[in-house]
Amino acid sequence: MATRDDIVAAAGHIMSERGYAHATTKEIAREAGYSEATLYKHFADKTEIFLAVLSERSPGLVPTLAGLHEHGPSRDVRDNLADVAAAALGFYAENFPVAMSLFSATELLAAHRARLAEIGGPGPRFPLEELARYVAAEQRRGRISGDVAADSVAALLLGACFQQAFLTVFEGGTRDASQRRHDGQRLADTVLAGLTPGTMSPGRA
Amino acid sequence: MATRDDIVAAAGHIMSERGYAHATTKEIAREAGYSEATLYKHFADKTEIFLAVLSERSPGLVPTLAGLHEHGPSRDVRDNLADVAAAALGFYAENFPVAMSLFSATELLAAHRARLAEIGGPGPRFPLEELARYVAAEQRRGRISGDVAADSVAALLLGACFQQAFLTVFEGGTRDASQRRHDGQRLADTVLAGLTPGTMSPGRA
DNA sequence: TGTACATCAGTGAACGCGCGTTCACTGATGTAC
DNA sequence: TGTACATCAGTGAACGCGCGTTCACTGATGTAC
Repeated sequence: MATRDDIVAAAGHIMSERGYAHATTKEIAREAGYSEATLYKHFADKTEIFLAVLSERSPGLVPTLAGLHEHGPSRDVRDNLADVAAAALGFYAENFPVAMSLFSATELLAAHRARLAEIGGPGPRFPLEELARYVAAEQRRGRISGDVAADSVAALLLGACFQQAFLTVFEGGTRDASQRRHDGQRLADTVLAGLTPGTMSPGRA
Repeated sequence: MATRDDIVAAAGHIMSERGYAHATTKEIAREAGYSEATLYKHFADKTEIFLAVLSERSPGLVPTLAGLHEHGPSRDVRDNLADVAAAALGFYAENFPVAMSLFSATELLAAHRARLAEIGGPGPRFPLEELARYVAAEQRRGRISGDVAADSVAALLLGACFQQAFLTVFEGGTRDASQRRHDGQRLADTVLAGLTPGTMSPGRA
């Protein structure tokens, strides 16, 4: 059923490039190379197309996060965090316009939440939870101070990537993979550095 | 010219509550209590209404950030960062749906960028820059380690607030002021704590 | 104070357009005997 | 192998509707003499 995939790809492309408001049935059909009527052979209505775009996007952070648990212990913490940050910068920037289409109308948000609840699937908290799990594991290994809340560390690092991606899209710029790697490294270093002067974490040391 | 303000308030309210797609001229006029034609006595077109909503929102973080430079030195760094984080959590959550309407159509983003460039006004980087300025000042005062990039610290803290606000809106929840204060405190503490075990920041101490 | 006119905020009704959706259809491919 | 029928992906043209916008207008208030 390549037609269905063509439609989803076309819709995703238009939403990314020109925004949800331009992703009309006419434009989607035209970009996919079919008639508008064909859309309705494969989807009940336009919202279904949008939900398909949302759930059939690139695998995103999932492989990177999985790799963290698998190969993380044999690599530097610093490198691991920088990898995640770089991947998150790419993933968030790529998906920002489509994801934000959720806020175009409350029904879309509600429909997407209902779909997530129904079929499971990783929601926007998934990367945060997985990264927090990795940080906690490193705390148990003694490679990260135990004085700190693992979920907050994840929230800081991924939150910074999220906002950074927003700014990139907002300003109409682009960042290539090596720039993202560099940006991710800076954020990872700062989150690892600690800020109070002299000896840190009074609980240990 | 209270009518104009009524229109902007009505449009902002609808966009926040039901999304940009529901903010039609008919609905805005109805909520404001005027005829549709009245909208066009005060605005050239619908985009102008949207731009007015965007630029005439609540003062946001500006007072909090100003207070940071003014009263920051006489208060704990920890308290200052927690204050900023709490304010940012509130501000971002309040404005998320309206701000994300920018991505509904590329023209809206372009129009908003043009307006920002034309009249100045604080863009989305403003809080990041101001917080980074404060962090750098504390580094000069010796209350924050100088080993760390001030702009990264700001990016981590405000980025976490930004993403946290997104999650709140996405999940349809709400957080009151005391919850936000608590959440902000946790993030501030983590950003201040440092993560490597034992003695940190090898450059000093 | 009264009269004539100008100004101005706001309106009801209509406009053309493009939206999402449905209809009756075509033509190619598969299946039965 | 040939014939008759069923299936199915895809279509052109039309639909009703609600959008953003404009029009000619009304009625209250201000100003001049």
